Amino acid sequence: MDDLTEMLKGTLEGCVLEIIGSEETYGYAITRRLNELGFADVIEGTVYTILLRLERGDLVRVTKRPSEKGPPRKFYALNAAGRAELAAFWAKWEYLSSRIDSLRESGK
Amino acid sequence: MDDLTEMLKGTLEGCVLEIIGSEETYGYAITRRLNELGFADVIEGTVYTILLRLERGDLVRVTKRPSEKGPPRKFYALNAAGRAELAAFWAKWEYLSSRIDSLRESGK
DNA sequence: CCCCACTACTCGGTGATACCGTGTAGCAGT
DNA sequence: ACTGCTACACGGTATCACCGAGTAGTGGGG
Repeated sequence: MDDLTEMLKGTLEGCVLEIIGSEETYGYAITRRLNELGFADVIEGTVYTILLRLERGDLVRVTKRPSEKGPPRKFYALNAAGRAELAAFWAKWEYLSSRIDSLRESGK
Repeated sequence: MDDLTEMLKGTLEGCVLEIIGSEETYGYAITRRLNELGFADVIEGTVYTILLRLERGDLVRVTKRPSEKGPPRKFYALNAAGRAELAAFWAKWEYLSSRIDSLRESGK
């Protein structure tokens, strides 16, 4: 699949929120998870910028823990504001995708 | 529905392509059509920048025609490259929405 | 023992996109 | 003459995903 970057704007952050919401995890693992989910071209730098944004926006709780396989990891979990943001993301996504599907129907 | 602008990046241009593809039309009417389709906050300036971009990218055929109700209108129709771009847009959209739906499923 | 690979995070800068505000203009009705 | 609707163009802004380079910790092969 060719370049999805423009289409990912606004949705990739929501995907990261969803992953964090389902399990406390860290940046490197989130990137690998996105890759295996089909977001093949998403790179670590992108995920880390999103995580820093979430942290600055006070949507996550961060816990630093040592790793057996390298430098220490920063584990992320959603707080109340993060869960609200995640719910808002899914509401927007449902709205947008229904609008787009109806546009496609009306067009033919 | 609150702000969709980030999520519209990459998709709004595709919506405009779809509208042009189904009927030769002009900027002001495209904006009204988007509004009634549920893209309520999309403003004329946004649509015109997209149309100029399509024109510069050689994806459309442009015909200027006088109007009974105001200044002359620029009518847009897809050319071969535009139709290819539209098909590519739908392919990307299907890919992305299927990935996101599967992410949501796997999360719960 | 040293280099390499993998893991793990940070940061400055880039390009693309939707949006905002303003300006220009034609036409119709009061 | 004034207001409102139609119709388009343009400079500037914010946000986002991405890129590139840098910093580190761990373990294995030559």
